[in-house]
Amino acid sequence: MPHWLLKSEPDVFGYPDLECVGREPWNGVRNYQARNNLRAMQVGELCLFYHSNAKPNGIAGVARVSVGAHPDNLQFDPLSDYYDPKSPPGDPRWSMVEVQPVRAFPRLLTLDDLRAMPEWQESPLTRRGTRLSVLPVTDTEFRSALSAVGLDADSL
DNA sequence: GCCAACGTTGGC
DNA sequence: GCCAACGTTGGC
Repeated sequence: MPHWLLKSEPDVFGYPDLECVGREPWNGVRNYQARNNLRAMQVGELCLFYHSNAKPNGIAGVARVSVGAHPDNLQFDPLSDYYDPKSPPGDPRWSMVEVQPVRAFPRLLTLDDLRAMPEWQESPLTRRGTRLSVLPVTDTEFRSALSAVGLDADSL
């Protein structure tokens, strides 16, 4: 099963917020590569919830795709920061999914932690200058991240 | 189709 | 707050 990583700024919406609201539309993504990843996400797939622009940055929990890709509502809302007047209504340019909380990490698995893990050396996340906000995660990366904080990927 | 200018992301 | 990296825009 594919896994994913979702970036969010905890000052805006962190993993605790996801637990609080129970489910959250993942909208406002305005990058084609990230969008293509959203479109590939299937219901039930698991996502690492990553805190960016934080002190410190790192993975805070696991989320699950609860609704698959569908048109992002904000692209047609003129009052939204994410309004895209050039998106054709008959062929919406941007997509969103919905996610639900699965498990909070017992501790934040920081970017520094990840950089120190052999399993994460190839991930775009640990490379400088990667701004992609929705990215695929390999099974090895996923399992090693959970195992590093004492969680078992098979018992989620 | 190229590329300079600009805006944004995101680590530090 | 700074700035490197990178995506997008728009003139040509």
